[in-house]
Amino acid sequence: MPRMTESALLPPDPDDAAEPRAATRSLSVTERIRTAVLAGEFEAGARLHEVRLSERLGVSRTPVRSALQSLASEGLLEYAPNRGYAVRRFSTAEIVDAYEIRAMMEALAARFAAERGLPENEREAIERVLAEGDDLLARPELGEEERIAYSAINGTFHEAIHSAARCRMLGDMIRQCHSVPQSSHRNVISFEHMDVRRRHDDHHRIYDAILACDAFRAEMLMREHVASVKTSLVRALSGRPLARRGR
Amino acid sequence: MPRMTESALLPPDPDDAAEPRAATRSLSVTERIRTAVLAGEFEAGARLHEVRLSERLGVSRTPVRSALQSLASEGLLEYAPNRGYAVRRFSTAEIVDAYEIRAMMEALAARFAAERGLPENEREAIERVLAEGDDLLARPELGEEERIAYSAINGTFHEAIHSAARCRMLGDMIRQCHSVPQSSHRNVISFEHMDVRRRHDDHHRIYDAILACDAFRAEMLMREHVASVKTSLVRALSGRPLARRGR
DNA sequence: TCAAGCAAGAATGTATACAAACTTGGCCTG
DNA sequence: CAGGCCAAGTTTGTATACATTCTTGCTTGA
Repeated sequence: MPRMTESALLPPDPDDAAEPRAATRSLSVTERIRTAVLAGEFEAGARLHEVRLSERLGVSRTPVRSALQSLASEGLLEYAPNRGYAVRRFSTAEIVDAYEIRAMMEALAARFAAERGLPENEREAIERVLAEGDDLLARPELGEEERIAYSAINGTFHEAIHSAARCRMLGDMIRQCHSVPQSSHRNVISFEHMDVRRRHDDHHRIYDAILACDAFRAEMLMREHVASVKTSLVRALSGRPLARRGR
Repeated sequence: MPRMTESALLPPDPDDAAEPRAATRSLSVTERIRTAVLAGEFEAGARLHEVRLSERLGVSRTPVRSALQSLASEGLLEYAPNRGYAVRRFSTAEIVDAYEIRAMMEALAARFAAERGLPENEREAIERVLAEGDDLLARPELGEEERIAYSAINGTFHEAIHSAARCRMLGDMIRQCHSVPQSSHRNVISFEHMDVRRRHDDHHRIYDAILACDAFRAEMLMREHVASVKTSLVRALSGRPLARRGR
Protein backbone atom coordinates (compact mmCIF):
# COMPACT_ATOMS: atom_id res chain seq x y z
CA MET A 1 0.00 0.00 0.00
CA PRO A 2 1.36 3.46 -0.87
CA ARG A 3 2.48 5.75 1.89
CA MET A 4 -0.54 7.44 3.36
CA THR A 5 1.32 10.53 4.47
CA GLU A 6 1.41 12.06 1.03
CA SER A 7 -1.14 12.13 -1.73
CA ALA A 8 -1.54 8.84 -3.51
CA LEU A 9 -1.76 10.55 -6.84
CA LEU A 10 0.70 13.35 -6.48
CA PRO A 11 3.70 12.55 -8.63
CA PRO A 12 4.11 10.89 -11.99
CA ASP A 13 6.51 8.74 -9.97
CA PRO A 14 9.62 9.60 -11.98
CA ASP A 15 12.26 7.17 -10.76
CA ASP A 16 10.77 5.89 -7.53
CA ALA A 17 10.96 2.22 -8.40
CA ALA A 18 10.54 1.30 -4.75
CA GLU A 19 6.78 0.89 -5.20
CA PRO A 20 5.48 -2.64 -5.84
CA ARG A 21 4.17 -1.61 -9.27
CA ALA A 22 1.09 -3.54 -10.21
CA ALA A 23 0.93 -5.78 -13.25
CA THR A 24 -0.62 -3.04 -15.38
CA ARG A 25 -0.94 0.69 -15.16
CA SER A 26 -4.70 0.36 -14.98
CA LEU A 27 -4.41 -1.65 -11.80
CA SER A 28 -1.84 0.61 -10.22
CA VAL A 29 -3.87 3.69 -11.12
CA THR A 30 -6.99 2.05 -9.71
CA GLU A 31 -5.18 1.48 -6.45
CA ARG A 32 -3.94 5.04 -6.27
CA ILE A 33 -7.27 6.66 -7.02
CA ARG A 34 -9.04 4.34 -4.58
CA THR A 35 -6.61 5.27 -1.85
CA ALA A 36 -7.04 8.95 -2.61
CA VAL A 37 -10.83 8.74 -2.55
CA LEU A 38 -10.94 6.71 0.64
CA ALA A 39 -8.49 9.16 2.22
CA GLY A 40 -10.98 11.89 1.45
CA GLU A 41 -8.81 13.82 -1.00
CA PHE A 42 -11.89 14.62 -3.04
CA GLU A 43 -15.00 15.89 -1.45
CA ALA A 44 -18.14 13.84 -1.83
CA GLY A 45 -19.87 14.54 -5.10
CA ALA A 46 -16.77 15.98 -6.75
CA ARG A 47 -16.33 15.08 -10.39
CA LEU A 48 -13.22 13.24 -11.46
CA HIS A 49 -12.05 14.60 -14.80
CA GLU A 50 -10.20 12.08 -16.88
CA VAL A 51 -7.67 14.46 -18.38
CA ARG A 52 -6.87 16.13 -15.07
CA LEU A 53 -6.33 12.78 -13.38
CA SER A 54 -4.22 11.46 -16.22
CA GLU A 55 -2.01 14.53 -16.06
CA ARG A 56 -1.61 14.30 -12.29
CA LEU A 57 -0.79 10.62 -12.54
CA GLY A 58 1.44 10.89 -15.57
CA VAL A 59 -0.43 8.35 -17.66
CA SER A 60 -2.83 8.56 -20.58
CA ARG A 61 -6.58 8.63 -20.26
CA THR A 62 -6.87 4.93 -21.09
CA PRO A 63 -5.78 3.46 -17.75
CA VAL A 64 -7.55 6.27 -15.93
CA ARG A 65 -10.83 5.41 -17.62
CA SER A 66 -10.33 1.78 -16.77
CA ALA A 67 -9.64 2.64 -13.14
CA LEU A 68 -12.66 4.90 -12.86
CA GLN A 69 -14.87 2.18 -14.27
CA SER A 70 -13.50 -0.30 -11.74
CA LEU A 71 -14.07 2.04 -8.83
CA ALA A 72 -17.57 2.82 -10.03
CA SER A 73 -18.47 -0.85 -10.12
CA GLU A 74 -17.02 -1.19 -6.63
CA GLY A 75 -19.53 1.42 -5.61
CA LEU A 76 -16.99 4.08 -4.71
CA LEU A 77 -17.83 6.34 -7.64
CA GLU A 78 -20.98 7.26 -9.49
CA TYR A 79 -21.14 7.08 -13.26
CA ALA A 80 -23.44 8.73 -15.76
CA PRO A 81 -23.04 8.11 -19.50
CA ASN A 82 -21.45 11.03 -21.29
CA ARG A 83 -21.15 12.85 -17.99
CA GLY A 84 -18.30 11.04 -16.32
CA TYR A 85 -17.54 9.92 -12.83
CA ALA A 86 -18.05 11.58 -9.46
CA VAL A 87 -17.21 10.61 -5.90
CA ARG A 88 -20.24 8.86 -4.55
CA ARG A 89 -22.04 10.47 -1.67
CA PHE A 90 -23.03 8.16 1.11
CA SER A 91 -25.92 9.29 3.22
CA THR A 92 -25.95 8.38 6.88
CA ALA A 93 -28.72 5.94 6.10
CA GLU A 94 -26.57 4.19 3.49
CA ILE A 95 -23.66 3.87 5.88
CA VAL A 96 -25.92 2.43 8.54
CA ASP A 97 -27.51 0.06 6.04
CA ALA A 98 -24.08 -1.11 4.98
CA TYR A 99 -23.57 -2.36 8.53
CA GLU A 100 -26.79 -4.34 8.38
CA ILE A 101 -25.71 -5.91 5.12
CA ARG A 102 -22.27 -6.64 6.48
CA ALA A 103 -23.79 -8.18 9.58
CA MET A 104 -25.78 -10.61 7.44
CA MET A 105 -22.80 -11.46 5.27
CA GLU A 106 -20.35 -11.94 8.10
CA ALA A 107 -22.92 -14.01 9.96
CA LEU A 108 -23.20 -16.26 6.94
CA ALA A 109 -19.41 -16.47 6.75
CA ALA A 110 -19.29 -17.56 10.38
CA ARG A 111 -21.93 -20.19 9.69
CA PHE A 112 -20.05 -21.49 6.68
CA ALA A 113 -16.86 -21.61 8.71
CA ALA A 114 -18.62 -23.63 11.38
CA GLU A 115 -20.22 -25.96 8.84
CA ARG A 116 -17.08 -26.48 6.81
CA GLY A 117 -14.53 -26.58 9.57
CA LEU A 118 -11.53 -24.39 10.24
CA PRO A 119 -8.43 -25.16 8.21
CA GLU A 120 -5.35 -25.50 10.34
CA ASN A 121 -3.77 -22.22 9.26
CA GLU A 122 -6.92 -20.22 9.92
CA ARG A 123 -7.27 -21.86 13.30
CA GLU A 124 -3.72 -20.85 14.16
CA ALA A 125 -4.24 -17.32 12.92
CA ILE A 126 -7.37 -16.90 15.01
CA GLU A 127 -5.80 -18.34 18.15
CA ARG A 128 -2.83 -16.07 17.68
CA VAL A 129 -4.88 -12.88 17.41
CA LEU A 130 -7.12 -13.98 20.26
CA ALA A 131 -4.04 -14.42 22.47
CA GLU A 132 -2.62 -11.11 21.30
CA GLY A 133 -5.88 -9.44 22.13
CA ASP A 134 -5.93 -11.07 25.56
CA ASP A 135 -2.48 -9.66 26.27
CA LEU A 136 -3.34 -6.24 24.98
CA LEU A 137 -6.54 -5.96 26.94
CA ALA A 138 -4.92 -7.22 30.13
CA ARG A 139 -3.37 -3.79 30.50
CA PRO A 140 -5.29 -1.51 32.84
CA GLU A 141 -5.39 1.41 30.42
CA LEU A 142 -5.98 1.41 26.67
CA GLY A 143 -4.30 4.33 24.96
CA GLU A 144 -4.41 5.41 21.34
CA GLU A 145 -1.62 3.02 20.41
CA GLU A 146 -3.36 0.04 21.93
CA ARG A 147 -6.54 0.79 20.11
CA ILE A 148 -4.75 1.00 16.78
CA ALA A 149 -3.06 -2.30 17.55
CA TYR A 150 -6.39 -3.85 18.44
CA SER A 151 -7.86 -2.57 15.21
CA ALA A 152 -5.36 -4.68 13.29
CA ILE A 153 -6.13 -7.68 15.48
CA ASN A 154 -9.83 -7.18 14.86
CA GLY A 155 -9.26 -7.09 11.11
CA THR A 156 -7.18 -10.24 11.11
CA PHE A 157 -9.80 -12.11 13.12
CA HIS A 158 -12.57 -11.25 10.71
CA GLU A 159 -10.49 -11.91 7.63
CA ALA A 160 -9.58 -15.35 8.92
CA ILE A 161 -13.25 -16.19 9.19
CA HIS A 162 -14.03 -14.84 5.72
CA SER A 163 -11.29 -17.03 4.40
CA ALA A 164 -12.52 -20.04 6.37
CA ALA A 165 -15.95 -19.61 4.81
CA ARG A 166 -14.38 -20.65 1.51
CA CYS A 167 -16.88 -18.75 -0.57
CA ARG A 168 -15.50 -16.28 -3.03
CA MET A 169 -18.73 -14.46 -3.72
CA LEU A 170 -19.26 -13.90 -0.01
CA GLY A 171 -15.75 -12.52 0.33
CA ASP A 172 -16.32 -10.18 -2.60
CA MET A 173 -19.51 -8.86 -1.09
CA ILE A 174 -18.01 -8.29 2.32
CA ARG A 175 -15.18 -6.41 0.64
CA GLN A 176 -17.76 -4.28 -1.09
CA CYS A 177 -19.27 -3.37 2.28
CA HIS A 178 -15.86 -2.14 3.38
CA SER A 179 -15.71 0.32 0.52
CA VAL A 180 -18.43 2.29 2.25
CA PRO A 181 -16.70 4.95 4.33
CA GLN A 182 -16.73 4.33 8.09
CA SER A 183 -18.06 0.87 7.50
CA SER A 184 -14.71 -0.86 7.55
CA HIS A 185 -13.89 -2.92 10.60
CA ARG A 186 -10.61 -1.03 10.72
CA ASN A 187 -12.52 2.09 11.66
CA VAL A 188 -14.73 0.35 14.11
CA ILE A 189 -12.70 0.86 17.21
CA SER A 190 -12.50 4.61 16.83
CA PHE A 191 -16.00 5.31 18.06
CA GLU A 192 -16.22 2.40 20.36
CA HIS A 193 -13.53 2.78 22.96
CA MET A 194 -15.15 1.36 26.00
CA ASP A 195 -16.57 -1.77 24.46
CA VAL A 196 -13.34 -3.21 23.12
CA ARG A 197 -13.33 -5.83 25.86
CA ARG A 198 -16.87 -6.86 25.07
CA ARG A 199 -16.01 -7.15 21.36
CA HIS A 200 -13.00 -9.25 22.17
CA ASP A 201 -15.12 -11.53 24.27
CA ASP A 202 -17.48 -11.84 21.31
CA HIS A 203 -14.52 -13.00 19.25
CA HIS A 204 -13.76 -15.74 21.77
CA ARG A 205 -17.33 -16.95 21.74
CA ILE A 206 -17.54 -16.89 17.97
CA TYR A 207 -14.36 -18.90 17.74
CA ASP A 208 -15.69 -21.40 20.27
CA ALA A 209 -18.90 -21.79 18.30
CA ILE A 210 -17.03 -22.35 15.05
CA LEU A 211 -14.70 -24.87 16.68
CA ALA A 212 -17.71 -26.70 18.06
CA CYS A 213 -19.30 -26.67 14.59
CA ASP A 214 -22.25 -24.87 16.12
CA ALA A 215 -23.28 -23.09 12.94
CA PHE A 216 -26.40 -21.52 14.37
CA ARG A 217 -24.63 -20.03 17.35
CA ALA A 218 -21.71 -18.81 15.26
CA GLU A 219 -24.09 -17.08 12.90
CA MET A 220 -26.13 -15.42 15.61
CA LEU A 221 -23.11 -14.26 17.58
CA MET A 222 -21.45 -12.79 14.53
CA ARG A 223 -24.60 -11.08 13.43
CA GLU A 224 -25.04 -9.39 16.76
CA HIS A 225 -21.33 -8.65 16.94
CA VAL A 226 -21.38 -6.66 13.72
CA ALA A 227 -24.83 -5.18 14.19
CA SER A 228 -23.88 -3.82 17.59
CA VAL A 229 -21.31 -1.61 15.90
CA LYS A 230 -24.13 -0.15 13.87
CA THR A 231 -25.93 0.78 17.06
CA SER A 232 -22.81 2.46 18.39
CA LEU A 233 -22.36 4.30 15.13
CA VAL A 234 -25.91 5.58 15.15
CA ARG A 235 -25.48 6.68 18.73
CA ALA A 236 -22.22 8.45 17.92
CA LEU A 237 -23.63 10.15 14.84
CA SER A 238 -26.78 11.42 16.46
CA GLY A 239 -25.39 12.20 19.87
CA ARG A 240 -28.60 10.81 21.26
CA PRO A 241 -28.63 7.74 23.50
CA LEU A 242 -30.92 5.78 21.21
CA ALA A 243 -31.25 7.27 17.80
CA ARG A 244 -34.19 7.03 15.50
CA ARG A 245 -33.12 6.52 11.92
CA GLY A 246 -33.54 9.71 9.91
CA ARG A 247 -33.70 9.37 6.17
CA MET B 1 -33.95 -6.95 -24.06
CA PRO B 2 -32.74 -8.25 -27.43
CA ARG B 3 -34.52 -11.13 -29.06
CA MET B 4 -33.39 -14.34 -27.46
CA THR B 5 -33.98 -16.48 -30.50
CA GLU B 6 -30.85 -15.39 -32.31
CA SER B 7 -27.38 -14.70 -31.08
CA ALA B 8 -27.05 -11.45 -29.19
CA LEU B 9 -23.76 -10.70 -30.85
CA LEU B 10 -24.33 -11.95 -34.34
CA PRO B 11 -24.59 -8.95 -36.63
CA PRO B 12 -22.86 -5.61 -36.75
CA ASP B 13 -26.45 -4.44 -36.83
CA PRO B 14 -26.28 -2.70 -40.20
CA ASP B 15 -29.54 -0.82 -40.47
CA ASP B 16 -31.64 -2.40 -37.75
CA ALA B 17 -32.39 0.78 -35.88
CA ALA B 18 -35.30 -0.88 -34.14
CA GLU B 19 -33.14 -1.75 -31.15
CA PRO B 20 -33.35 0.62 -28.19
CA ARG B 21 -29.64 1.48 -28.56
CA ALA B 22 -28.08 2.26 -25.22
CA ALA B 23 -26.53 5.63 -24.45
CA THR B 24 -23.07 4.44 -25.43
CA ARG B 25 -21.65 1.57 -27.41
CA SER B 26 -19.89 0.30 -24.31
CA LEU B 27 -23.21 -0.13 -22.55
CA SER B 28 -24.92 -1.72 -25.52
CA VAL B 29 -22.01 -4.08 -26.07
CA THR B 30 -22.01 -4.96 -22.38
CA GLU B 31 -25.66 -5.87 -22.64
CA ARG B 32 -25.13 -8.00 -25.72
CA ILE B 33 -22.17 -9.91 -24.34
CA ARG B 34 -23.93 -10.44 -21.03
CA THR B 35 -26.96 -11.85 -22.80
CA ALA B 36 -24.77 -14.11 -24.88
CA VAL B 37 -22.85 -15.42 -21.89
CA LEU B 38 -25.98 -16.01 -19.83
CA ALA B 39 -27.54 -17.76 -22.81
CA GLY B 40 -24.60 -20.12 -22.77
CA GLU B 41 -23.20 -19.16 -26.16
CA PHE B 42 -19.71 -19.61 -24.80
CA GLU B 43 -18.75 -22.66 -22.85
CA ALA B 44 -17.57 -22.17 -19.30
CA GLY B 45 -13.91 -21.31 -19.18
CA ALA B 46 -13.79 -20.14 -22.79
CA ARG B 47 -11.60 -17.14 -23.40
CA LEU B 48 -13.15 -14.03 -24.90
CA HIS B 49 -10.74 -12.49 -27.40
CA GLU B 50 -11.11 -8.76 -27.74
CA VAL B 51 -10.46 -8.56 -31.48
CA ARG B 52 -12.75 -11.43 -32.32
CA LEU B 53 -15.57 -9.94 -30.28
CA SER B 54 -15.05 -6.49 -31.73
CA GLU B 55 -15.22 -7.91 -35.26
CA ARG B 56 -18.36 -9.89 -34.52
CA LEU B 57 -20.00 -6.88 -32.95
CA GLY B 58 -18.81 -4.39 -35.52
CA VAL B 59 -17.17 -2.03 -33.04
CA SER B 60 -13.62 -1.29 -32.04
CA ARG B 61 -11.79 -2.93 -29.17
CA THR B 62 -12.40 0.03 -26.88
CA PRO B 63 -16.07 -0.57 -26.03
CA VAL B 64 -15.43 -4.31 -25.99
CA ARG B 65 -12.71 -3.91 -23.38
CA SER B 66 -14.98 -1.71 -21.34
CA ALA B 67 -17.78 -4.25 -21.54
CA LEU B 68 -15.53 -7.13 -20.56
CA GLN B 69 -14.30 -5.21 -17.55
CA SER B 70 -17.87 -4.51 -16.49
CA LEU B 71 -18.89 -8.13 -16.81
CA ALA B 72 -15.82 -9.26 -14.90
CA SER B 73 -16.65 -6.98 -12.01
CA GLU B 74 -20.19 -8.34 -12.10
CA GLY B 75 -18.64 -11.73 -11.53
CA LEU B 76 -19.67 -13.17 -14.87
CA LEU B 77 -16.16 -13.26 -16.31
CA GLU B 78 -12.74 -13.96 -14.91
CA TYR B 79 -9.86 -11.58 -15.56
CA ALA B 80 -6.12 -12.09 -15.42
CA PRO B 81 -3.74 -9.20 -16.23
CA ASN B 82 -2.14 -9.54 -19.63
CA ARG B 83 -4.12 -12.71 -20.21
CA GLY B 84 -7.59 -11.40 -20.84
CA TYR B 85 -11.06 -12.48 -19.91
CA ALA B 86 -12.71 -15.88 -19.75
CA VAL B 87 -16.20 -17.09 -18.98
CA ARG B 88 -16.26 -17.83 -15.29
CA ARG B 89 -16.87 -21.38 -14.24
CA PHE B 90 -19.32 -21.85 -11.43
CA SER B 91 -18.96 -25.01 -9.44
CA THR B 92 -22.07 -26.64 -8.02
CA ALA B 93 -20.93 -25.49 -4.60
CA GLU B 94 -20.74 -21.89 -5.77
CA ILE B 95 -24.23 -22.04 -7.24
CA VAL B 96 -25.60 -23.48 -4.03
CA ASP B 97 -23.74 -20.91 -1.96
CA ALA B 98 -25.18 -18.14 -4.09
CA TYR B 99 -28.63 -19.24 -2.91
CA GLU B 100 -27.54 -18.96 0.70
CA ILE B 101 -26.23 -15.48 0.08
CA ARG B 102 -29.35 -14.50 -1.78
CA ALA B 103 -31.50 -15.89 1.04
CA MET B 104 -29.73 -13.62 3.52
CA MET B 105 -29.96 -10.58 1.25
CA GLU B 106 -33.59 -11.04 0.34
CA ALA B 107 -34.43 -11.69 3.97
CA LEU B 108 -32.82 -8.39 4.86
CA ALA B 109 -34.76 -6.71 2.06
CA ALA B 110 -37.99 -8.09 3.45
CA ARG B 111 -37.07 -6.83 6.90
CA PHE B 112 -36.25 -3.37 5.55
CA ALA B 113 -39.52 -3.32 3.66
CA ALA B 114 -41.39 -4.18 6.85
CA GLU B 115 -39.48 -1.60 8.89
CA ARG B 116 -39.78 1.16 6.34
CA GLY B 117 -43.27 0.53 5.08
CA LEU B 118 -44.54 -0.30 1.62
CA PRO B 119 -44.91 2.64 -0.76
CA GLU B 120 -48.29 2.73 -2.41
CA ASN B 121 -47.09 1.67 -5.85
CA GLU B 122 -45.17 -1.32 -4.49
CA ARG B 123 -48.19 -2.34 -2.46
CA GLU B 124 -50.33 -2.23 -5.58
CA ALA B 125 -47.78 -4.16 -7.60
CA ILE B 126 -47.56 -6.89 -4.99
CA GLU B 127 -51.32 -7.18 -4.59
CA ARG B 128 -51.69 -7.37 -8.35
CA VAL B 129 -49.19 -10.23 -8.76
CA LEU B 130 -50.60 -12.02 -5.73
CA ALA B 131 -54.05 -11.90 -7.31
CA GLU B 132 -52.68 -12.98 -10.67
CA GLY B 133 -50.97 -15.87 -8.98
CA ASP B 134 -54.15 -16.84 -7.18
CA ASP B 135 -56.01 -16.94 -10.51
CA LEU B 136 -53.28 -18.88 -12.24
CA LEU B 137 -52.97 -21.49 -9.52
CA ALA B 138 -56.73 -21.93 -9.25
CA ARG B 139 -56.54 -23.97 -12.43
CA PRO B 140 -56.45 -27.70 -11.81
CA GLU B 141 -53.43 -28.32 -14.04
CA LEU B 142 -50.29 -26.27 -14.46
CA GLY B 143 -48.76 -26.62 -17.89
CA GLU B 144 -45.55 -25.25 -19.29
CA GLU B 145 -47.21 -21.98 -20.18
CA GLU B 146 -48.59 -21.45 -16.69
CA ARG B 147 -45.24 -22.07 -15.14
CA ILE B 148 -43.57 -19.53 -17.41
CA ALA B 149 -46.26 -17.04 -16.52
CA TYR B 150 -45.80 -17.75 -12.85
CA SER B 151 -42.07 -17.24 -13.23
CA ALA B 152 -42.71 -13.66 -14.29
CA ILE B 153 -45.11 -13.17 -11.40
CA ASN B 154 -42.51 -14.52 -9.02
CA GLY B 155 -39.91 -12.12 -10.37
CA THR B 156 -42.19 -9.13 -10.04
CA PHE B 157 -43.05 -10.01 -6.46
CA HIS B 158 -39.43 -10.20 -5.42
CA GLU B 159 -38.43 -7.09 -7.32
CA ALA B 160 -41.18 -5.12 -5.63
CA ILE B 161 -39.76 -6.06 -2.26
CA HIS B 162 -36.21 -5.20 -3.28
CA SER B 163 -37.47 -1.84 -4.35
CA ALA B 164 -39.45 -1.39 -1.14
CA ALA B 165 -36.29 -2.04 0.87
CA ARG B 166 -35.00 1.28 -0.46
CA CYS B 167 -31.38 0.28 -0.18
CA ARG B 168 -29.32 0.57 -3.28
CA MET B 169 -26.40 -1.51 -2.08
CA LEU B 170 -28.72 -4.34 -1.17
CA GLY B 171 -30.33 -4.21 -4.61
CA ASP B 172 -26.92 -4.28 -6.26
CA MET B 173 -25.88 -7.32 -4.30
CA ILE B 174 -29.06 -9.23 -4.99
CA ARG B 175 -28.59 -8.46 -8.67
CA GLN B 176 -25.11 -9.89 -8.41
CA CYS B 177 -26.53 -13.13 -7.02
CA HIS B 178 -28.71 -13.37 -10.10
CA SER B 179 -25.69 -13.33 -12.38
CA VAL B 180 -24.84 -16.78 -11.11
CA PRO B 181 -26.32 -19.28 -13.55
CA GLN B 182 -29.40 -21.11 -12.28
CA SER B 183 -29.54 -18.81 -9.30
CA SER B 184 -31.99 -16.37 -10.79
CA HIS B 185 -35.52 -16.45 -9.51
CA ARG B 186 -36.57 -16.63 -13.13
CA ASN B 187 -35.14 -20.12 -13.30
CA VAL B 188 -36.51 -21.18 -10.00
CA ILE B 189 -39.73 -22.69 -11.16
CA SER B 190 -38.12 -25.01 -13.66
CA PHE B 191 -36.98 -27.58 -11.13
CA GLU B 192 -39.71 -27.00 -8.67
CA HIS B 193 -42.97 -27.83 -10.37
CA MET B 194 -44.96 -29.25 -7.56
CA ASP B 195 -44.18 -26.66 -4.97
CA VAL B 196 -45.43 -23.63 -6.84
CA ARG B 197 -48.50 -23.48 -4.65
CA ARG B 198 -46.43 -23.60 -1.50
CA ARG B 199 -44.17 -20.83 -2.84
CA HIS B 200 -47.17 -18.71 -3.67
CA ASP B 201 -48.52 -19.17 -0.18
CA ASP B 202 -45.12 -18.04 1.12
CA HIS B 203 -45.58 -14.88 -0.91
CA HIS B 204 -48.91 -14.20 0.74
CA ARG B 205 -47.47 -14.66 4.20
CA ILE B 206 -44.45 -12.50 3.45
CA TYR B 207 -46.73 -9.76 2.19
CA ASP B 208 -48.88 -10.03 5.30
CA ALA B 209 -45.83 -9.76 7.53
CA ILE B 210 -44.55 -6.71 5.69
CA LEU B 211 -47.96 -5.05 5.82
CA ALA B 212 -48.11 -5.73 9.55
CA CYS B 213 -44.62 -4.24 9.92
CA ASP B 214 -43.55 -7.54 11.44
CA ALA B 215 -39.93 -7.24 10.42
CA PHE B 216 -38.76 -10.37 12.17
CA ARG B 217 -41.41 -12.58 10.60
CA ALA B 218 -40.91 -11.07 7.17
CA GLU B 219 -37.21 -11.75 7.39
CA MET B 220 -37.57 -15.31 8.56
CA LEU B 221 -40.22 -16.19 6.02
CA MET B 222 -38.22 -14.76 3.16
CA ARG B 223 -35.08 -16.46 4.26
CA GLU B 224 -36.76 -19.84 4.35
CA HIS B 225 -38.58 -19.08 1.11
CA VAL B 226 -35.32 -18.55 -0.80
CA ALA B 227 -33.31 -21.16 1.05
CA SER B 228 -35.89 -23.83 0.27
CA VAL B 229 -35.13 -23.39 -3.40
CA LYS B 230 -31.54 -24.22 -2.61
CA THR B 231 -32.69 -27.47 -1.06
CA SER B 232 -34.73 -28.29 -4.14
CA LEU B 233 -31.77 -27.46 -6.36
CA VAL B 234 -29.44 -29.71 -4.40
CA ARG B 235 -32.00 -32.48 -4.56
CA ALA B 236 -32.43 -32.02 -8.31
CA LEU B 237 -28.70 -31.90 -8.96
CA SER B 238 -27.83 -34.94 -6.93
CA GLY B 239 -30.83 -37.05 -7.73
CA ARG B 240 -30.84 -38.11 -4.12
CA PRO B 241 -33.77 -37.34 -1.80
CA LEU B 242 -31.62 -35.45 0.70
CA ALA B 243 -28.25 -34.58 -0.68
CA ARG B 244 -25.07 -34.07 1.24
CA ARG B 245 -23.07 -31.17 -0.11
CA GLY B 246 -20.10 -32.37 -2.09
CA ARG B 247 -17.26 -29.95 -2.75
C1' DT C 1 -36.65 41.89 -20.09
C1' DC C 2 -36.92 37.18 -20.86
C1' DA C 3 -36.72 33.09 -23.29
C1' DA C 4 -35.19 30.28 -26.92
C1' DG C 5 -31.67 28.94 -29.80
C1' DC C 6 -27.17 28.72 -31.35
C1' DA C 7 -22.25 28.44 -31.28
C1' DA C 8 -17.87 27.83 -29.03
C1' DG C 9 -15.55 25.33 -25.59
C1' DA C 10 -14.80 21.34 -22.85
C1' DA C 11 -15.67 16.84 -21.49
C1' DT C 12 -16.48 12.01 -22.56
C1' DG C 13 -16.83 8.09 -26.19
C1' DT C 14 -14.56 5.59 -29.95
C1' DA C 15 -11.14 4.10 -33.22
C1' DT C 16 -6.60 3.03 -34.22
C1' DA C 17 -1.60 2.74 -34.01
C1' DC C 18 2.01 1.35 -31.26
C1' DA C 19 4.19 -1.01 -27.06
C1' DA C 20 4.63 -4.71 -23.95
C1' DA C 21 3.57 -9.20 -22.48
C1' DC C 22 2.44 -13.80 -23.24
C1' DT C 23 2.25 -18.09 -26.07
C1' DT C 24 3.99 -21.39 -29.13
C1' DG C 25 6.96 -23.71 -31.97
C1' DG C 26 11.35 -25.03 -33.28
C1' DC C 27 16.16 -25.19 -32.52
C1' DC C 28 20.17 -25.84 -29.99
C1' DT C 29 22.79 -27.82 -26.29
C1' DG C 30 23.86 -30.99 -22.62
C1' DC D 1 16.44 -37.77 -26.08
C1' DA D 2 15.22 -34.24 -22.74
C1' DG D 3 15.33 -29.76 -21.33
C1' DG D 4 15.77 -25.07 -21.90
C1' DC D 5 16.28 -21.10 -24.73
C1' DC D 6 15.13 -18.04 -28.37
C1' DA D 7 12.19 -15.94 -31.84
C1' DA D 8 8.01 -15.20 -34.35
C1' DG D 9 3.26 -14.51 -33.86
C1' DT D 10 -0.63 -13.47 -31.15
C1' DT D 11 -2.98 -10.99 -27.55
C1' DT D 12 -3.48 -7.57 -24.31
C1' DG D 13 -2.06 -2.76 -22.52
C1' DT D 14 -1.34 2.14 -23.55
C1' DA D 15 -1.21 6.44 -26.02
C1' DT D 16 -3.33 9.50 -29.00
C1' DA D 17 -6.26 11.44 -32.53
C1' DC D 18 -10.83 12.03 -33.83
C1' DA D 19 -16.08 11.91 -33.03
C1' DT D 20 -19.82 12.84 -30.27
C1' DT D 21 -22.17 14.77 -26.53
C1' DC D 22 -22.80 18.06 -23.11
C1' DT D 23 -22.19 22.57 -21.06
C1' DT D 24 -22.20 27.42 -21.11
C1' DG D 25 -22.66 31.89 -22.36
C1' DC D 26 -24.14 34.99 -25.74
C1' DT D 27 -27.02 36.62 -29.13
C1' DT D 28 -31.39 37.51 -31.10
C1' DG D 29 -36.10 37.91 -31.42
C1' DA D 30 -40.64 38.59 -29.43
